[in-house]
Amino acid sequence: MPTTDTSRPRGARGEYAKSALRRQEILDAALTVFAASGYRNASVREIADRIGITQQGLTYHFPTKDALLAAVLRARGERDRALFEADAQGPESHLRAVLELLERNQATPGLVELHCTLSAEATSADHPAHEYFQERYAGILGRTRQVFEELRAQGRLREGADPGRCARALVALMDGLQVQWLLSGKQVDMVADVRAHLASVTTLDLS
Amino acid sequence: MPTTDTSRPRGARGEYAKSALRRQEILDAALTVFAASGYRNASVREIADRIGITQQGLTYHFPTKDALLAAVLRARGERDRALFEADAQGPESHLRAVLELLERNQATPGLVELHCTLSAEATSADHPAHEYFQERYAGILGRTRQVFEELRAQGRLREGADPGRCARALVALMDGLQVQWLLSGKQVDMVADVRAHLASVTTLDLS
DNA sequence: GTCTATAAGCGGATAGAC
DNA sequence: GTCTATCCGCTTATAGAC
Repeated sequence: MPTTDTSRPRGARGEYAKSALRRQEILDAALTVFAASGYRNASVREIADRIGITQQGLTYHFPTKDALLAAVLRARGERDRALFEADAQGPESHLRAVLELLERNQATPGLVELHCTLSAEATSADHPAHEYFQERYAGILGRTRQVFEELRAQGRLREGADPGRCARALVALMDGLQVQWLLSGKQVDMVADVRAHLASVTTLDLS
Repeated sequence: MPTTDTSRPRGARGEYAKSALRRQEILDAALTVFAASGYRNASVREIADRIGITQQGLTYHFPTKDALLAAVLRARGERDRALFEADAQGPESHLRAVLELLERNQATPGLVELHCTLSAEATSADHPAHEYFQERYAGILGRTRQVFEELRAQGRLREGADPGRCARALVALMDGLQVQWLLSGKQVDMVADVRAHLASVTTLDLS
């Protein structure tokens, strides 16, 4: 569902003035609220209140709650994709980008909470973002696996390490640390822990 | 909140006949529903329907929804504690118990979903189980850290590995793999992945 | 673009009958 | 023990005024 284009307002000549700003305001507020409460527990009204319009006013920009979620996820996806496409020059720079992403996440708790809450929620087959997360994880795991395969080809993977396993472990470690980070009041240094893990699996120096 | 005793029915002479059975039925149903939908999205009605009574009938046994959640979490805690207290004879047997727990989890998706959904949900400070999960994680991380410290004292921890980091990584890996396991339609062998991870951090043979 | 009004439904909790 | 009846609040979504 989050793949559909869900925008509503369209200027007569294709240009939209205040609408684009409003939409961005809404997306920011939605991110915050979805992150704090999850999708199902969040209410459109709460999001609308946050920017000073009514629930029905918001409906003009995003006709349904699902459409709003889809837009939020699409925005996040684009942001993250930009980071990784920029440094696609090899396995080492990819892993550096991962650490960079983690660093950035540590500065934006809202995004981490969003991912944490939604990915767990979307585990249910009937969740509106279920397919989205299935595909997202399959994609990430596939690309990460390839990174470790390239590393192995370069002889930079430690003896006995399996690329597929390494990929799953890296992704799992990041997800799991986020829960600890959130529950501990941000007392965990996720970047340092992941860096240490990568050092135990590869011969790279990712300082 | 989940620490409070929340039982309601009490026989005149301290004995409860059908009540105990009913309560167990309710707890089983609640586990299933909380696991599938999370706490906030789950409805007491749905749980009651599942065993053929009304929401108001259920209320007799557990006066509030919170009380029901508390009872579900308490039951899970007791189950798990029993497993670990049985083999408290040292760090190696503790890690074996961890793998055993994982194996058992792989056979009961409901429990995994419950943990996954609730721990993410309880990340919010206003969640009824927030403190419960904070304390639970602090406890588990502390005990796991001690296991790795004992291992280091025995010279069975690999060079440069830090006990605290190892503890966080092990717990995170398990949590993160559970998400992948659920999203992938149970295609991931969590036990094998965790075993491989432990092999890369310790010199133990945990086959 | 945003509002008011309102439909139609589900949420948990309580009172009291049986 | 379990039910019926009922309250009240909150939810999403639609229709139509401005």
